[in-house]
Amino acid sequence: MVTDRDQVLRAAASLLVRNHGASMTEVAEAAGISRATLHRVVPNRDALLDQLLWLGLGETVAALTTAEPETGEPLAALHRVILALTPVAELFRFVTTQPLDETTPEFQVGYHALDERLTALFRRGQASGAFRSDLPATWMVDALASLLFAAALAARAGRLPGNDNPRAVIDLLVGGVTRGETE
Amino acid sequence: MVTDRDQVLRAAASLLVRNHGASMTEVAEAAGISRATLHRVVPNRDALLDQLLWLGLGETVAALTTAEPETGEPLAALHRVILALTPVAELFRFVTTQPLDETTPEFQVGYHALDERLTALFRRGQASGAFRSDLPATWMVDALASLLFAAALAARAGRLPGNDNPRAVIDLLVGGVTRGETE
DNA sequence: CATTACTGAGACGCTGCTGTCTCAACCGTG
DNA sequence: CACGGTTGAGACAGCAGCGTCTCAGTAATG
Repeated sequence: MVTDRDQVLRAAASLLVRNHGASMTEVAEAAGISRATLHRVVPNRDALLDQLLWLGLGETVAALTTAEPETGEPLAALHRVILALTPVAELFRFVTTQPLDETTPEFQVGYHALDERLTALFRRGQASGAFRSDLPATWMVDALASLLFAAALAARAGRLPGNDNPRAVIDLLVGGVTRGETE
Repeated sequence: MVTDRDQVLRAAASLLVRNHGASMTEVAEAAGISRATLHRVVPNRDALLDQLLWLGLGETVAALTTAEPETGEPLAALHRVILALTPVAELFRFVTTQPLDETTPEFQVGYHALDERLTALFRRGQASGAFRSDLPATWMVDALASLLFAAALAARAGRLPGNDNPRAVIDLLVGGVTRGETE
């Protein structure tokens, strides 16, 4: 039996995004291994966090890329993006909640590129008239990220059926970004 | 010069909601006092967390009460609620992110009452037809809490002008909860 | 069967944080 | 001025968590 490194990292990310102060013992438990084995997977906590950042960035970028945010109608693209990012919501959140000034310049480059692709999607929608222009595109990105994570937590807590996860985010966000407020 | 206990607690909450693992030294720094003085304000970390929970719950409930969610049109009530909760978004978030099973039964009673009042507002809106019924009211509460905090973070980071804070949440959430999705 | 690889348990030394405490400095008041 | 209250700095002991390491047990393979 060989430890599934990928599964360990994912379990670690899932725990740490909700409880950043979890001890290595708690991380190991969440991953179903002993602390000694966790230390065989990663040399220390710093290395673990670093690897999680790159895993999170890689996975999020890959998911976003499959959604092709740069092509087609902005609204349809947003749908695809939400669908694609939903399974990686926790990893995405992990990436967006690490203090950037504690990361390497390379990571920051990757992070900003990701952020820019999402922002560009909302800007494209604004330019085309499909999305409202009275709210900053950057705020829409924040809202997207926030709602994705909230949906992940709600699903984890059983407050949203798992199948409704993307639906919930799509319905709320799309309604919010496509409409002017009704008074 | 006497330490402003209330200000210390607020600064502590603000830091701890973003970095739950911050040390007592970091909390003291955020509050502008020494660690020794922090220990004069609260006997230990557990007591600090406990007091923050009650401060957060108290402030959130008070803010919500001024908004009168139970009266008037649901949409107007939601506006008032967002306006009222915006200044206490961090405290509200602190309350909603503490593991409930680590709190006292009294606190849980207060927390559930708060949650129920918000849920009831969305349910009232659904019953009246003002809000969509295809998403759970509990999810709308989650989304509200999430967006309030996201807006607070964005404002803190300078990504939203402070004055636009409630606007951003109102616009997004109201659009999301009042509309069926456009396809 | 023997061998190899992997794992968990636990011991160990070190470090950072915690709570406790003392003391000097400072401020406000009578 | 003297006094009382408050504060920050820093020392100290204790502890949890960390990283390191050993060893026995287990599983897989030839």
